[in-house]
Formats: sequence, C-alpha cells, structure tokens
Amino acid sequence: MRPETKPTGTQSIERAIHLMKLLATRGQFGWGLTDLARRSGLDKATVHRILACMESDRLVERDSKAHRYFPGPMLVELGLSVAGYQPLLEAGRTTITRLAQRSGGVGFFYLRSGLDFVVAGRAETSEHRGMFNEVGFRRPLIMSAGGVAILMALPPKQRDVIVERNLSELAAMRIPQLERFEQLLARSLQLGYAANLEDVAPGIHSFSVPIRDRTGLPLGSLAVAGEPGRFPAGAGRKFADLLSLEASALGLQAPGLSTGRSHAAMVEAVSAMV
Amino acid sequence: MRPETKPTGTQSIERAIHLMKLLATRGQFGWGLTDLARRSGLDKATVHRILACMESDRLVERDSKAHRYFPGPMLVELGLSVAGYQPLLEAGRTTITRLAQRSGGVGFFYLRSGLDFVVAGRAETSEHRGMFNEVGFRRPLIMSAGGVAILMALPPKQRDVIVERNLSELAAMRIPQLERFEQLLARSLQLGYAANLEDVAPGIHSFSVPIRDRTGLPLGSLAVAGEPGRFPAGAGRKFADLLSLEASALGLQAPGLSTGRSHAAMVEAVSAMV
DNA sequence: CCAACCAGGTCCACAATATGAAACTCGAAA
DNA sequence: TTTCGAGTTTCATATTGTGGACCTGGTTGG
Repeated sequence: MRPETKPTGTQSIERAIHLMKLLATRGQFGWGLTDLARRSGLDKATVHRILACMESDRLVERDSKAHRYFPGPMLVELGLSVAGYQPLLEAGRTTITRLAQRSGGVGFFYLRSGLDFVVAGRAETSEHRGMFNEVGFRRPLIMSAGGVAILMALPPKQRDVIVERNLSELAAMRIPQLERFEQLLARSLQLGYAANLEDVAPGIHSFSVPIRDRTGLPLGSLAVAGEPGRFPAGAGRKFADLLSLEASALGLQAPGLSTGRSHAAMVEAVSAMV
Repeated sequence: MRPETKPTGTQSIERAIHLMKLLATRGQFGWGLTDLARRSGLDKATVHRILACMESDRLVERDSKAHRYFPGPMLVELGLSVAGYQPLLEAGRTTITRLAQRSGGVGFFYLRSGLDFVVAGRAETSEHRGMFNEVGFRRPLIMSAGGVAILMALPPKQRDVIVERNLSELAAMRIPQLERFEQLLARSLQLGYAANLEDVAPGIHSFSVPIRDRTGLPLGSLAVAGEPGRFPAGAGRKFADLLSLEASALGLQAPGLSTGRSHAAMVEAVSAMV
C-alpha cells in the first residue's frame, strides 16, 4: 500500500496502540469513530474492528447510544501493576493540593510521556473555568508551561529534536499560531523557569518547574496557573522558587526499573503457578 | 494453523493484549521470554516481536541485563485518562489504611476485572511476610477472600459461570488442590461474608465483603488479613460488619460511564484541534 | 578447557490474517 | 421524500504476521 514504509511485523498492534493514545488524549469526552479514523489516517472499518477488539477486553468503553468511544477501565487495572508509580502519584497530588492552597490558583502535576506530557493531577480551591486540562489529558510537550519545564531540563540536543517533532505534529493537527509556543519556550529558557503568559489560552498565566529524578532527568513537572491578576509576570520568580522546593522533594519518589524485593524469594512463591 | 478457531480479524492485537495481561499479573517481578511464550501458548518469536513493539511505546519495560519484561509506565499514563477512577482509588486506599490500623492486620482493596480481581491497594502497619499480594497483582476471582466477596455479590447464574471458568483456568495452570477454593466459596456463601481460613496460604486468615455500586453490582471488595491468632474464625462476623460499613460508603464513589461536563462546551474547546 | 545446555534473539518463505473499498443501515435534517 | 452523515458489515485481495529453523551468548559440569 505505502511503498515508503518498511514492514515492522506489527502493523496492527502499532495501530491499536496509536488509537489507544488518541482516545486517552481526551479521556472523559470521548471520540466518534469518524474523528478517530480521520485523525489516525486509518480506514473507518479498520478503526471499528480494532476498537471492537479492545472493547471486548475493556480497554475501550463505548457509549453505544451516543456513538462515542472512551478509554476503558482495564487501563487503570493494568496501570496498577507498574511498580513504583502509585507512591509518586500520591505524593504529587498531595503536593499540588498544597500549592493550590498557597497560591490561590490551580495546581498541576504533569508526567513526561515520550514527546508528550500527561496531566497526572489537578488541584483547585474553587471552580476555574476555561482551563481544559483534565487529569489524563495528553499533549505535545511544547503546548504548556508544564511541558516546557520538562523540555528545559532535557539535554539541549534532545530538546531541539522534540521541539521540532512537536511543532510538526501540531502543524499536522492544524493548530494555529505556533509562534506563541516557540515564544513560550524562548522566554522560559531565558528566565530559567517556565512562564506561560497567555501563550496557551487567553486570560491564563502559569509557571512551572521540572521534577528531576536522581539522574537529573525530568520525570514530570509541577505548575501553578490562574488569572494574570493573581499571577503577574513579575511574580514568576517567587512562584518558581516555591515550586522548585516541592519538586526536589518529589524527585526522590521517582520509580526506577522494577526492583521490588529479591527475585529469588518471589519467583519461587509466585511462579508456583508455572 | 488451528482449524477450530474462527478468524476475528484481530488475532495479533488479541495476542498483544493477552501478553499485556500476563505481564500485569506479576508486575514488579517480571517475566522471561520463554515463560511468557509457554504460558501464552505462542511461539517465542511471536512473543518477542510483540513485546518489542510494545516496548517502543513504553507499554512494556525490559531489563535487558536480566532478560526480564515488565509492564511499562505508559499504562499508568493511559490509566489516568479513565474518567472517575482516581477518586475511587484514593478513597479506597484511605479506607484500607484505616482498616489496617483498627484491625492490626493488612488491609486490601480489590477491583473486579472481568473474571479476575486486581489488587488496587494494600495497607499494613508493620511488615508482613508470606503475603504475596502486591498492588497490581491479578488473579482469578475464586483465588482469594477478596475475589470470593465479589463473586458472592454477583447473580448466582453468572457466578457459576465464572467459577467454572476460574477453575478450568487454574487447572490449566496446574494449580493444586482446587477443592480448597471451592470450600472457601461454599463456606463464605453460607456465612454471608467471605472467610478465608488458611484456604489460600498456610497461616493466613482473611475476611472480605463486596463494594457495590448503585446498581448493586460489585465493583470490588475490601478485606483484612492476618495470622489466625488475631483473626480467628469466630471474629469473622465482627470484621465483616466493620468492612461492610466502609464498603457502603465507598460504593458511592463508583465511576459511571464518562459523563464529565456537557459535551457541547468541551467538544468545542478541545476539538479545536480537529 | 571444552561440550552440552538453555534462554534470548533473528531470519525468512509461506499463507493466514488484516486490510479498505464499497455497500448497507439507521436517524436526523432539509 | 430525499439527502446527508455517521456507524457497521462484507469480502476479494496481498500485505502482514507467523513460527520453524537457526544464531548467539552465558552458565554448568564433566
């Protein structure tokens, strides 16, 4: 079909994963079949077949009345099995709750996920409108202060590659005014902390710093956001310092590659079920 | 190859999902390639190819030194997008922490996942050995008091089907002494609460009750476990009452099918990215 | 030290599987 | 009624996924 692509031997699985990631970008709001097909570049029939398969395993949920597809509960159940993440998530949420209270804005806890960030926690003291950044949402790193904070903590070379790929992805998605994101990044690099001054959405400022693991690499970020009145550009340094303090404490929670207890004891006990 | 099976058009995706679920059963302890191949009934080459694909998307992590495969962080990131589960998980964990303190044993919070249960939370006041029930572990429902509590809350007809399938799966896994699980179920049904009296592992008693959602169906269960001295059979009723109280409060947290805010407002804002 | 063994990983000819164009159904809007 | 757009099903086709055979490298024990 496409002569340019080299066969990997796992085309359909790659497609399934890609669809799953698309579904997750908008969690609770779901997708229609046609939208998914358009966005993924796949045929409607193919998308339908793959989703049906994943639905039977509860990886996908479907509102058959409204013809909408959602990420399914099996994802949560599988996620629980990933060693070391639960304490980090809990600690992150506690932290942003505190940050929201102290700052009077909305606190965000992001995780890095490849070229994207994922909202891992959101805490607010009162209802905030106009901030469509729900837990679980996934976006290219360059699209928010939280993502830019992560970019800033990466080796410059790697950062440039990611920025490039982020921008071309956004271009493919027909997102307008990509300059504002470059501006957000440039300003942040200069200041030493991520500062979004209405670059992402009108009427919203936010500040963010990376959470570094023991190796110094960013595993995520913390951010506070709110209206420019309460979060003026001039207060950025103050918020960044507050965030940094919390972030360095969180970095110690970073999960490594699964090394729970000694294997020997375990493998004996659990593998009892050959 | 297998003339008996009807082609579904998603063979490889089903296989990938099956492997993912296997990986999750033992989270932090991982699997070797050959073990996975044996357990899944697939060829080594096939397993290897599928795992490599999932690894590139961080659905699978691999310790290339020790030749072990683990569930990857992408699962957590995707799981965050499932609407409504985070509050439930948090509430469940809070609850079992309290239960562990009051009972002096280990508190468990289980979620139902099809024919299996998944450990969603574990709380203990001191180190307990011999309980290989880590967060994320997945097992057939009939294999623990927590699972049996869920079975008890299902319509009898459905329950029988699941028990049947659980037992045949365990038989295929060469688990010995399946009678003890049937005994666990029978005793529990009679008592009205799940009571594991060394049926699962020597030296361990546990009691459990289901968490019911608004429709009365079980979404999971709560359990306390410990040595027979502190958890004698005669105290079962007392613990069951304590658990029931907590379980009914938790049931109100049950997530429904994603209905966050009104679609209209959202689709406009988020779908800005066609 | 070498041989035997086992586990992980790679290759490639083959055909079963996944594909997508087209056709169909259903509801809502014109 | 017709039109449109969405979801769903079908089916001929060749691309993709398969698994047997073959490497590679580490460990055991003769």
